[in-house]
Amino acid sequence: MSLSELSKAYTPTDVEPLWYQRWIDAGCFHADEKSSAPAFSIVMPPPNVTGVLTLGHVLNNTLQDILARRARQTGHEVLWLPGTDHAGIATQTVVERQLRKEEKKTRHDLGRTAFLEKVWEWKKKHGGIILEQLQRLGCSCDWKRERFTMDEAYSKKVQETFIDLHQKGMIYRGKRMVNWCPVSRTALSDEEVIPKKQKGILYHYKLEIIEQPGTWLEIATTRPETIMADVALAVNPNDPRYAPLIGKHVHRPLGPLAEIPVIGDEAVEMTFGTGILKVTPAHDKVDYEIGLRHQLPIIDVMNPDGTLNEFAGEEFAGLDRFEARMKAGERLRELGLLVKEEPYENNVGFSERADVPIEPRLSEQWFLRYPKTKEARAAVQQHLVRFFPDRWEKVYDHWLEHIQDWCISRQLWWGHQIPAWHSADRSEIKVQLESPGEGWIQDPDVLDTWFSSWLWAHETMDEVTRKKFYPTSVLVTGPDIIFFWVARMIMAGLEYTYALPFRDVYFTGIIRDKQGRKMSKSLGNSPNPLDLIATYGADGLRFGMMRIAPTGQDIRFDEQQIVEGRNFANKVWNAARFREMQGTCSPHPNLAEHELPDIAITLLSQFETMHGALKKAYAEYRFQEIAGLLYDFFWGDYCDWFIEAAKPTLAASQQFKLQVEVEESEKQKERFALLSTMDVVLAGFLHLLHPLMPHITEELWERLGFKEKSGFAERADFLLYAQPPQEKLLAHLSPEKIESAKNSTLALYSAIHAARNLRSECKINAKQAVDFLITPKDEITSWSPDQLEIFSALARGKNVTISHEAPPKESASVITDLGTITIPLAGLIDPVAEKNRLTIEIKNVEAELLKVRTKLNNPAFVEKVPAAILQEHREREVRWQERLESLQAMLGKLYSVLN
RNA sequence: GCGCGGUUAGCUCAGCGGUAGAGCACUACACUGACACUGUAGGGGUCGGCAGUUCGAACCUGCCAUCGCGCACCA
Repeated sequence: MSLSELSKAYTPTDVEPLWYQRWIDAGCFHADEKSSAPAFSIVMPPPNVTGVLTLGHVLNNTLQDILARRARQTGHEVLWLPGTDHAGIATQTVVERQLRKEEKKTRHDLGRTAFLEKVWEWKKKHGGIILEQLQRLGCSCDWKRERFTMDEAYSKKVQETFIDLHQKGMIYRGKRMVNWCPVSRTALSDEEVIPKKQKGILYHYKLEIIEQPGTWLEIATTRPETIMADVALAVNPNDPRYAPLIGKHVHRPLGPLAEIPVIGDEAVEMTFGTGILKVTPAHDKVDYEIGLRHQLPIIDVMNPDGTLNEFAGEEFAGLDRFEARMKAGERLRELGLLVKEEPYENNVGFSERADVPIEPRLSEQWFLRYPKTKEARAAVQQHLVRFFPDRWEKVYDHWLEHIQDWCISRQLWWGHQIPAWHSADRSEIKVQLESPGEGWIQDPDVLDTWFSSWLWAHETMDEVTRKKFYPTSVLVTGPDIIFFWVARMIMAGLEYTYALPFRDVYFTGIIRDKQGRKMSKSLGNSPNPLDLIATYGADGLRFGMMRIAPTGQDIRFDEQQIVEGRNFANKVWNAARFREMQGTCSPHPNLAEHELPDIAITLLSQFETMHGALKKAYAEYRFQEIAGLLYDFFWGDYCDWFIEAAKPTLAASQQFKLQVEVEESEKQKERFALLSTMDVVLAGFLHLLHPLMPHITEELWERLGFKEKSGFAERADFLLYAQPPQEKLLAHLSPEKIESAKNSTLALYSAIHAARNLRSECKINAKQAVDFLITPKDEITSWSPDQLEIFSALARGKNVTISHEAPPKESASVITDLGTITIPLAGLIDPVAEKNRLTIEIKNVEAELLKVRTKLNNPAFVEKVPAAILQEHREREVRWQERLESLQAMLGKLYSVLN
């Protein structure tokens, strides 16, 4: 026999990069827009150019790759379109930080043009990192169609969209309260504000009514640093405590001297705090609205960077807002106005990017009134876009129901500059691509990055590509961007393509660490996927991820799972190695030519079942199940049972072959039948596993000789494009034949299991072969030579004999569906231990019997239960009863030995 | 406050009306010619609690507890 050419252990690092290069070289991932095959397309959610690969990306892109590869295998022309997102704030921040560090300059020192050059330089250098990392994962993207949100054509489209929506009256400019990030110094959308529980202090202070000396009002605030911007105190007009004071005045205690009125407004909650609200229209949304209703003046005491300005008064000007808060508290105390300070926890909106509290701030911005909101809602309600899992529909619907206008302008430089032009005196604005002429100045602001990515599904494609591949088939993304991206893309698709941008949306889970914390850079709890790939292989990482990725559930990452992925790859490798040791594989075995042994029929049937379940799981995006089906079938059905059961025949026939070359013996025929079965199943299995573990499957496909021609010039040379396995492998056999082969094989396997258990219970050493006596259940059930041989091999039997006589007294037995199996050796068995074993077993059987009988004795049960269930319970009763009787008989015999 | 999701073996999770499951971890045995990234066998769970529906509930209904998320509230 020849030594295998396959190494003993699989080393993915030797294999994976090679295959990726071959796929690329042969153009396997390039989508042909002229193809007549049905289209399947995915646009990759563009990662930030600043990004490096995280486990979240691994999960997300593995899912997409699985879908893309599966679609190729099922005859689709596949486009998986990759790209990156310019990530306005994040990228600008990164480059500014570098500039500060390396050149000790700010962007303002450079000026806009020079700064943008720096960003582009940075992008060219680092922007591709994440995409290269995805290649290492094995992602089958069409790299020739890679897009970037700042590409020239794409940028133009973004600006044209702005102009169009402006013309339609959906985009307007206005002075409004917005979320201001003092660190990034830009406005943000509502979605970019993350509420966080914050421990602070609630300051209670009192003010005296000017018109009524001696009457004091107590006010509670968490933000005393805005007292200088207060323009009124508000009470609820229905509040009997304070209503009479409406129209009176108090002195503003901090900042420039002023008298401010007490006003009545229903927005004030009587039961909250002291029932008196200080009104700061410049620094609070609710206060702003109250201010509008009462025509109150607006005093803005804060600079864009969060420091206080001159309107706050000399004492406070220049202080940071948090310093000012402390100082304001102190001043109130010095003035004798501070009643108390109490610890207080409230929700504060934080900037998503800079992670600092945002400031509500009045500023002039561009806003979008969302288009097609009704249609977008209806599309999901009517399942024209299907969400997986569907519970996200509710979240989506709720957001659209309460949708607010979107602040789309950002005070940044990196991004799509707004195509609006101000006249020199700033009295006029023109919205258009090119400058209207001399003296017109372009609006300095850029658009929210999401205002560009909401066009991603259709504007990444040129017209021909779009014709073939748009709308896309499925979007795979995280639920955290359901508003940011998914909803907006649906609206943009409806507005600009009159189509829904995707048929299905699959929401992944969020990856957490073992303690359930979100993976984050600052916690340092995110393993580097490239390290994982180096250790376990991309295939191992991918498979491991899939096995722990429950649909729509957050994922607790555990490296052990990746270890298992690697182990599985090794298992597959070695099973292939075993096959290789048996001789050359045939690429197209004809199973109908062989007389298939029962174990082969069983395996083929199990493969069919698995294949069917797999198809169903794909249709429902149940990836964990897909991985589980493949794993269980291969490790259990194929390796643990089939290969082991085939070994005796394979070994015997091989010896035989050495002696007689001429005539084919029965054994020899059986050997070929088994090998053909293995070839069919291995080829089919590699095919089905390929989307999850693309590299190792291509490698084995080639090495085992399933690949028909040499070379890797074109698509057809790869497993990736190979014909899928047949659905019906056993069509030439009658269903009865299949059923009986399966029943007898599974009964045999279960008898082997019982026998092994018996050995173990009897404390027989694992390597010691023992004699077995088999008493078939009845005359009808007999054991075939094959069955005896397999039993003997797998249960480590020495002499295995069929006996219809009563077994010797000193023996241990177990009852199986194929009869009673006995280990007869007197010296081997400790009768006392055996007695105990039987006693426990009898107790268990009695308990089971009682359970079934209780049910069957219940008249209501017998009356109402479906016939099939009733039948099943009756059979169960008989089985347990038989077993009980046999066990009692064995025990009786043992007593005669012991006494 | 409203909504969503989770709570099943020590851990990570399946199962979602008819005899409680997998992998890992653990225990014992075995380096026999595919694989120690292995094999064989085993122990371990009143399926968060209470009540209800049902012949029958981990599974359906209601309430409660607890953890997480989203929205609202942010004096």
